[in-house]
Amino acid sequence: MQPFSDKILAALADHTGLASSALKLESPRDPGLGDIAFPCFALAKERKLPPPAVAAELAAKLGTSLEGITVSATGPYLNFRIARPLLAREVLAGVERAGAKYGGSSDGADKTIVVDFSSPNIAKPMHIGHIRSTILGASLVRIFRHLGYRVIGINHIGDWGAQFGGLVVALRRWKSEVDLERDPVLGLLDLYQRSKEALKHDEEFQRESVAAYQELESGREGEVRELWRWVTEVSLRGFNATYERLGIAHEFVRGESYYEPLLASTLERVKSAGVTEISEGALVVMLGAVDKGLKATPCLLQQTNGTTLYATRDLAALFSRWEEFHFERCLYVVGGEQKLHFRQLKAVLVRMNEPWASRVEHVDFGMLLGPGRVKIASRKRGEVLVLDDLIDECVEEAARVIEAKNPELAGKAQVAEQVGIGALVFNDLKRERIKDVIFDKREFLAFEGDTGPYLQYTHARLASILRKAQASGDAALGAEPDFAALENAGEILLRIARLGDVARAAAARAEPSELSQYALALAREVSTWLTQPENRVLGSEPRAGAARLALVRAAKTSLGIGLSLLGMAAPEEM
RNA sequence: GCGCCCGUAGCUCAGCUGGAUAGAGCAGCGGAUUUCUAAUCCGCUGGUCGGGGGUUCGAGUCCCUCCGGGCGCGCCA
Repeated sequence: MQPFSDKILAALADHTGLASSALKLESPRDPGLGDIAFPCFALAKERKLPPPAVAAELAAKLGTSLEGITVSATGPYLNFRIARPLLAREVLAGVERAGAKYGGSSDGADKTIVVDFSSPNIAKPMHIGHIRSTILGASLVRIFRHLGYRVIGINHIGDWGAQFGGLVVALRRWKSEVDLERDPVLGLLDLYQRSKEALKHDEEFQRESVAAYQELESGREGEVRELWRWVTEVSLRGFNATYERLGIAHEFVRGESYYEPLLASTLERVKSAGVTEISEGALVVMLGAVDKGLKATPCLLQQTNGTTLYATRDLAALFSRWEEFHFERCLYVVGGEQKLHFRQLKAVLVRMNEPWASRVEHVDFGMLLGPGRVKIASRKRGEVLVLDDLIDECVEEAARVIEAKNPELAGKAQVAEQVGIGALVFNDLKRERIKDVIFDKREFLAFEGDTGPYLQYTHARLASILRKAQASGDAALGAEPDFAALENAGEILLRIARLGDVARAAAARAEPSELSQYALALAREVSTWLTQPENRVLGSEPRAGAARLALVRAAKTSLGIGLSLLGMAAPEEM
């Protein structure tokens, strides 16, 4: 797209006398009108002429000066149509050249993006409440990496807090009563829930729990520290198994405990910036001066009893991350419920005159709700929807579908894994992240229409054509492509040409759904094209076949990249 | 009460940071199969873009206001 729009902008600038940066191109509503459009409204106003007249005049002036691009005036619009052979040659060569890097860039050279995502709590299995942050974050990591950024994914696990006192006591008392061998995380969940119950009624349990947490906080080695470490390790092992299935890896796992030693210096840093005050016995930063909406909600850094708070830890993490990475952007993939918290954090940075305050972003997302818009997290024990179970269910459904549709398929188990997970992942990424998601198994398990499996299926069909061409030694393989055969593939070519722009937009807005929608549109266009008998690739006239084969290859590459950026597998067969 | 978010077809959503007749998927109905994989494709049915003002040559998109739903609001994370 770029080379064509640049050429057009240059020509327009030439004929209007305006800077090309002042001119805006867009895509026509109806693709039949052209590939690129220039609305003449602004120019017409300036010249005090009717827009259609300006368009007609420009069309006449430009005439045939743009090689391979025809210009026409339709009402107030100037429409440009790129000759299909030229479009095909340029676009397909571009994909060929870049391969898996197609649509990427070097935008991010020497720039670091920190992505804080997933962040489950230890001693509990990951449940579906963690799915959104995990999947969104993982996709963002891939998108930024594709654009050449150095990306640091951080898993800010919840591994600290008073609740661990209770867990330690529960371990002491009831360790033998639960099965910590077979599935330690589920065993720990059981103990964790028993400890919460005991904390309500059992006074001795309470005392012991407080003592255990104090012991943990003291940093001394010993039984408590040992147990905490074991819990952390076991939990992480469980998380990692899930991450591995989803193809996710963090650069760093740094829980709250990691920042524990930095709390004192963090408080010092904020205090010495002169922005703190004591309010109702607590140490706070007033924020009304930098953000009117925060007049009534100061940021609390230290409780009356001297202990620190959530915001203190996140500030410690932010300072540490800034010193270590000097990030271009630091993204927090955290639910929208915490908007106030992140707004406060940024406001504190602004009050401290930290010049990098604007680089900190809360990448918020809508809630995952149960049927009837009930909060999932509020579900009672026994109803916890463990993420692994949900993944299993999706994979099993995928296996059933494969059994029904393609029982001869080699490597069925692996494909079922890819497709089941693909459905799950795509369901979370297909709409704007801010939208709430209603948990509905029919949605997760749907494999038709606008779904992950649809994208994967289209990819597999393209792969199949390439495979068959190779296997049969089709005459198209060695032929010189005749791009005139791609006259009716304009939409696909234009779509392929836009991948880079879409990836950029997705990164800028931290919005993977841009790519989801792109992939859906591409798959739909490709499927339609493939269905038409006149576009048959194999066994057709060799030069036409060669052109179509090149299109199939480029479409497969582009769709494959789209899937990969979303964090989905692109099966060759399914 | 204050702050923020959402409201487009029966359902779930797109609508390219104001532009040419508002688009998909699901559901419903009707078609296409000696298939380069029917997990597909084609057609039909379905919309006062929550209501009302305003800005503009032009508003689903920007501003104001009202309505409906949600999230959050000092010693939890």
